[in-house]
Amino acid sequence: MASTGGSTRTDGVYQLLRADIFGGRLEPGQRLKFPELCVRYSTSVGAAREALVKLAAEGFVVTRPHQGYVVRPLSHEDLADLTQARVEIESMVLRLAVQDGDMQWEAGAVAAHHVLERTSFRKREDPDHPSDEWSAAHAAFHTALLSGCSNRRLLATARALRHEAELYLQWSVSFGNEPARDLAGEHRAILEAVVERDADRAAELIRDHIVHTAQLLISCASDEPNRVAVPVADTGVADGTRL
Amino acid sequence: MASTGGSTRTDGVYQLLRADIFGGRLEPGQRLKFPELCVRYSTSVGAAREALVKLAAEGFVVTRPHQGYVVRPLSHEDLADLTQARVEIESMVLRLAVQDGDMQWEAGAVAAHHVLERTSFRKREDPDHPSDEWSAAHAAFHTALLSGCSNRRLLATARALRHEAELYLQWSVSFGNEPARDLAGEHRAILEAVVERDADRAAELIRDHIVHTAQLLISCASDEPNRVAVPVADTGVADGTRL
DNA sequence: GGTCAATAAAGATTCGAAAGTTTGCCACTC
DNA sequence: GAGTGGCAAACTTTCGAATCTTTATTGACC
Repeated sequence: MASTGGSTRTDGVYQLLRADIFGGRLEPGQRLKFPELCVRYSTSVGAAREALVKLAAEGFVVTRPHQGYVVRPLSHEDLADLTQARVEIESMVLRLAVQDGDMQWEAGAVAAHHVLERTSFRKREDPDHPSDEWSAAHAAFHTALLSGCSNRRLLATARALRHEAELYLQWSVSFGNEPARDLAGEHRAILEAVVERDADRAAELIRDHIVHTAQLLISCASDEPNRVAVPVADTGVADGTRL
Repeated sequence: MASTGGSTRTDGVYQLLRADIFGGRLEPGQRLKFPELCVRYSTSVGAAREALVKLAAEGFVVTRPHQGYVVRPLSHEDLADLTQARVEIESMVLRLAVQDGDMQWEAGAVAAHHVLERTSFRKREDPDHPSDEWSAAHAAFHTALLSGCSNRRLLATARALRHEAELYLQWSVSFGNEPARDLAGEHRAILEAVVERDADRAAELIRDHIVHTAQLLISCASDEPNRVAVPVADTGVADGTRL
């Protein structure tokens, strides 16, 4: 029984699968075979299939007809594209949020930042990766920032891109080994600009924030040569140089 | 047997369903019941289901658990959001295309424009709507313009938004009854700017082009009060004021 | 040894009937 | 007459065996 999840079985499997991908329990490039999936999530082929179709449409897995599904492979090239897209779109959405957002939104951002500031960055048992709690708090903060934007299309687009970027964060080794970086300071500065309703500054700060993070990932990526290049069609999005 | 389509049955149904939605044979707001779908596309529940899951993820149909699938309802509010998103993102992508695109791309744009210019706008039997050929040529022209952008993420985003906008075009009554508008001229101007590699002007022209089209749709939309408001969750994207 | 074809195994896709959920209807009570 | 509860029909969701495609293996032939 897919214990977690929504009100249909398919939804439950979708949630679990997604969580396993984002939690790093399924590696990029890994093949997802139906017999295994059925055992792992105690479900039927049909449900697993629907979950995968949805994940494929969202870009988290890729597929070719009659060749099954694969966790989306990561690549330098894709990270570069993704980063540029986020720089442009997230800064635009944040700008709109600062313009449109009401006090409720502002309060939400302050609250999310409060939590983030007090959540410890490093995993206790594995100090190379950020802790799950920190990742969640970080995502929540950024989501809260963007959510002031009243254009649902742009908001949805920005969120989708951000989600995909979280995959790269999850799989980066030694994220945060860069001692020079003041992550907390960057977050605080963004929040300040937001509260002061300075749209231009907020947009500028988040651009830098995104670019910095991406550069960090790229710079330390060569440590781990286990990501495989899997050329794939369908979404037409991945094409694998190595991470 | 799903005669048209890809190499799997699901894909075939997906293509047909999508074509029926974009071809106006399925109305926005219309419920899609499995028994009917199975007859219409001579297929099984499973295949229809997967096709709908994919369409739902792309935003062309909406769903709530245990309440089936519905062709995405159109609304003024959504059109406004969509237009703003397209103005910002398509202009950005076109700018990048002008910067990055090679001569092959340029040639493709010229070719697509050549076809568009020579395709008649009005349907013979129903002069209120643009002809299918013109719609196809129009979409092809815009696709060709954007395709010079080397960032696959941004390109995919822009295309997805453009696709959704085509639904609104399909369902607008009297599109093109506005006599004042020189659609062909706008297209020609855009192409000129592209060929001259004037990124700023191209971006500006396409912004105007998108806004003009949207205004036209809004201004003549009240003619047809058959679009129903169906509040829906899942994609969180539609919420229906009327078109 | 290397190439190719036939065969076997593994896995993806498809189907339609069984189970579960929602919705509309009707009788009954207040 | 309005509101409530239960029943039946319609529809959605789920399942797993049957079918079909791809991939790996084996053996014959050049």
